[in-house]
Amino acid sequence: MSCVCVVGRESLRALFMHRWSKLFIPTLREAPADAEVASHRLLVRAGYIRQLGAGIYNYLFLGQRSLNKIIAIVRQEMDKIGQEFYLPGILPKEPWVESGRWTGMGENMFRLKDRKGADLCLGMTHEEIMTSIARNELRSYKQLPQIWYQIQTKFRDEPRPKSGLLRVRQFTMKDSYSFDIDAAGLDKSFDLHDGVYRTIFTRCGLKFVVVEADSGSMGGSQSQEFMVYTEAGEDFIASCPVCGYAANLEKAISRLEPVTELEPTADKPEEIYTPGMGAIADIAAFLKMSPANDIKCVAYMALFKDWQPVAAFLRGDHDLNETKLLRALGAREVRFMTGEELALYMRGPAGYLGPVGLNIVGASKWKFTHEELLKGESKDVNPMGEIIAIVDHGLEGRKNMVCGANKLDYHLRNVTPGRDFGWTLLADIRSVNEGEGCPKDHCGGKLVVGKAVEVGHIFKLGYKYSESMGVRVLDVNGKEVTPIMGSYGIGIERILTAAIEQSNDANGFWLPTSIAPFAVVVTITNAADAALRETGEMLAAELEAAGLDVLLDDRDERAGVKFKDADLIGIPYRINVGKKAGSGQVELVARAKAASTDVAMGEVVAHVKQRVEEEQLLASSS
RNA sequence: CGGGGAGUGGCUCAGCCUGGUAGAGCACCUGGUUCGGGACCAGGGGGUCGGAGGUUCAAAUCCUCUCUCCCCGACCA
Repeated sequence: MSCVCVVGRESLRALFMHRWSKLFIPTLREAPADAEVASHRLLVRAGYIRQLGAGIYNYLFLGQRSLNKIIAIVRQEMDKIGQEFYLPGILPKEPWVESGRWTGMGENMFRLKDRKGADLCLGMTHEEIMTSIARNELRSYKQLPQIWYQIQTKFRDEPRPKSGLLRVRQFTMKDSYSFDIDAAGLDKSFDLHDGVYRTIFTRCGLKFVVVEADSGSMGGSQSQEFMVYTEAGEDFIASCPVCGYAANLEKAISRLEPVTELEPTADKPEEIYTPGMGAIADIAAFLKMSPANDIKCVAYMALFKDWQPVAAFLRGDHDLNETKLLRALGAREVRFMTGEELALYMRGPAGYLGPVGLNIVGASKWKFTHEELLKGESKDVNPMGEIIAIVDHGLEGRKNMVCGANKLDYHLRNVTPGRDFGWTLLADIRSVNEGEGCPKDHCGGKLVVGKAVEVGHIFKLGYKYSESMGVRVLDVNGKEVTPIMGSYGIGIERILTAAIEQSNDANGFWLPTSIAPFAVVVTITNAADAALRETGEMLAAELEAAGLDVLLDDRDERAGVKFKDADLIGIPYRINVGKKAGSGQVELVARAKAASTDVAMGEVVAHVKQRVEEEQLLASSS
């Protein structure tokens, strides 16, 4: 019944074989009670990982094997555009002080002291270190461009680790850094990464989208995230099904429908008595108007060098986006005003806040102060109790609106922005909503919003680090110039997690062959049957010889147990060696489709190889 | 850091309110019967009940403090 000749059999026997009976693959019938997201439950059940602490995980045999495959793909693709380094995970304080991030990183950085009392930290990213290498070594434009990358462990003391491997305190990251002589060079390095990232995620079998993202607090001119849609994600993506526009909600914009303005009752603001109607829904119902006719006011304190009062104004039916607010202000941090601060700066209680009559910082004064604040030179923007008023674009050109009167139980109507109140800053500070118009000209599509997890991020850093840390090279004219930088990251574990999130069911998950710990599991349905075992061994050896990673399930378990385990642990193909083996047939099961086909034993290797090839073809064409 | 929940054999949980010799299912070991979708029978091993202190004749159970983990929020280069 064997199809292999004696000589072939002996040489196949010499091959190393992964026999399940000898391996440590601790599958669980039940998931730990504290695992909520699918990937977390399944990674634990499948024996890939075990939790050691909050956001700290042990990777066991299968988990590490899969991560190694992901790393191999990342390395293979990155080597096409960059050079692999390996920087330390434990870092001295000095470079961080130079860049200003020793304090800037705050609590998120793990810090420790050595025996001499010197400050050290665990690396959470490596801009500073790569930049210090550049500063010490790069001298001429002839050495540029450079792309340096590494695949390395990162440490971040997250305020709240969560969702299994999705947000952890120690993880593996591929981070790369580019150094170019000018912006055009940076564009090229950025595009190279964009291309390579697409290839990497495609090879890993991810259904990803590329979105515009917030470019960070400084100098970033362009920033892209690579996202995988999943309910377990922490980011929201707005996208247009018509033209393909896609952006992180922290960045997304939309086209607003015109609003029907209220009829004025006078040519100036007029107080109305609105007892107990602090909520916008109440006042809209009371005046029989749309919330879009209301001006929402959110009062913040923003941290520059000191805390400064900020009042943000936007349409009553819009939500404020704090990331956008932070960016528009150039502030380090924002928080809501306390009751006392409301009384001091707004002179009104929450629910009845409005822009009319506030002591607002003038736009010209702000511009000057803004620069100063960024440098940390100015201490006080409002000696007179002035407030920074930031108005959303959605209020531009609007008329006869309703807003709080800064007085308990009173609102104002006939309020027209520009006529009845001014502002310090006009900016985009709202989150777009599903159903709003696509911002692209002539598109006309309606935006949809979905949850996603970020697997990669590329962005143009500009001169932030090269400038602050003093990287200088000579250009063609012998003049000292500062190289421009880019920085690019991929979360290795997140690739695995995202792949599981996108392909799982009640019984387990399935990975693409490219990142699965094994391509195929050969299940000997009855290990007590010597003939079956022999057939399974030989078949597994043939598959292995054909270049496939094979797991041979030779355990002395009932068939049902083996099938359940095989379905659980993410291996894309299974070959059942069982009842039909006597007539030269085995079953080939594709986990993704849960579909089984009978194949002649002599053809099964070719079949599996063909399936794997089709899978890769499919991935690269999508 | 604010709010909520949970810590009892490896896993899932019961017991706690009303103090009185620590339990079940799964997993594990031995023997037997089974053998294509998480088998069955019999026997067996394994738990300072997160930790410390207190109340009591007696604490998994009541009280105080503390540690850890999970969820929501804040936060998230």
